[in-house]
Amino acid sequence: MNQNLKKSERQKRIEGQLRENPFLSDRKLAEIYGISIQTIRLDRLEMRIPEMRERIVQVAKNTPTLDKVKSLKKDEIIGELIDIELGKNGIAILNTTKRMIFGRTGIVRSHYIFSLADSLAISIIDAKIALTGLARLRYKKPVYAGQTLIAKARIARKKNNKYLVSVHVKVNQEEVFNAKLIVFSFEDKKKKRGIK
Amino acid sequence: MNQNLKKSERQKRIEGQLRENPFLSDRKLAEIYGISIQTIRLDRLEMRIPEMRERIVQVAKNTPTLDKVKSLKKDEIIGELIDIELGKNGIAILNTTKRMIFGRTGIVRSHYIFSLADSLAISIIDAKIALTGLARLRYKKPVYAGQTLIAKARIARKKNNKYLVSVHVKVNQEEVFNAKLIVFSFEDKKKKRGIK
DNA sequence: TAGGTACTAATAGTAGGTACTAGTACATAA
DNA sequence: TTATGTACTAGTACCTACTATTAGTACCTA
Repeated sequence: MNQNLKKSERQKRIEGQLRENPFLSDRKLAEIYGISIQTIRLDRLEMRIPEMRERIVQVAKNTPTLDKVKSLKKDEIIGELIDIELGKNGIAILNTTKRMIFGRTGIVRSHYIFSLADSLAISIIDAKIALTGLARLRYKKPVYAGQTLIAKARIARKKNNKYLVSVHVKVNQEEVFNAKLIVFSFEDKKKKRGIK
Repeated sequence: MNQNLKKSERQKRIEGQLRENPFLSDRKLAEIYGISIQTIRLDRLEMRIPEMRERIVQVAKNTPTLDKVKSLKKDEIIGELIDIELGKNGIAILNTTKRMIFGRTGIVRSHYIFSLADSLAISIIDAKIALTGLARLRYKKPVYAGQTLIAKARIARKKNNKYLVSVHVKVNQEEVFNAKLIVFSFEDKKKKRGIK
């Protein structure tokens, strides 16, 4: 199938193939390239690629369980609530990571910061359901991956089921973001579909 | 360590233990329970639990590769860009899922909608780097998991490196969200750290 | 005492290797 | 021409973690 390749070329292909599909045994690779199993093994030896079983173990080991994925996602997007006084105020922390950045800039994407602020704002509303209706966001300084965001939210005004929540996000005492949000609360009785 | 257990009790524990840690071999289990390897094998046979290597393969196989995770995340949070005219306008689609909702309400969390809008707004800026500075968001109707969001963004005004982008998000022709964003572009030369 | 359950022991065979030795074909340098 | 090196093949001994099977013991119960 792939015979008559140069050694270097073959090794490149094997490496790529195993990266894509770590389940290929030496025997199958030998069949694919029309060479002996021994040659495949020498190739792996040269490239320091471990045996199939070891490769599979490695894949399995850095498999996050579903639970882990979920909690990670939650943490990543929403941050960690560290203090709440329902109906008054709350504090949340988000450790930013490389996964949240733009291409090569190192700057955290704006919606992660909003997610933190919005989630916190909703968390401090003392009602079964709270929905954001209006928001005014101000990004004051870029945030770089690795920096820890501290968000503080406060209910500034309340009128019936309408809350004005202000959120300030800081990195090392310095404000990088603030927002004013109008949030509406519902008690889950009428199942209103419209907000306005 | 765990000797003198009843068979049924032991089997329950083994089952749980292997669910938690599929990497345990029969020999290790035998050591843990102070019984013979053969007994462990009979236990597995009874419970139809496959051998260690097979268990590891199963874990590895439903491991999403990093690429898959990334694209999933991208799709989930940012949506799919379906049309762009750089410097002018763009359209993106996001299929909402149960993962994006509040507790039991079925209503999509607001930051997913903002993420779609914000990402799209930044995508249509014709510059290496674009950062959101200010945003005004209006959530007009709640979005329910399963609904498909269609976002349209347009550059309304431009002054130097400052863009005013308006985004409208619709579900079935009906507007559920709109936003006005002030986005700043940078050409990656000066590496400005402040936006304002 | 026979039968069943729970457990142990041992053997043959398997996949997918490691580690090692030996040998061939071919090219290149002294 | 000979020597050396490379690329490759072949084969053995050994390993782990099993499967499948047979055989046997201890103990309880009807």
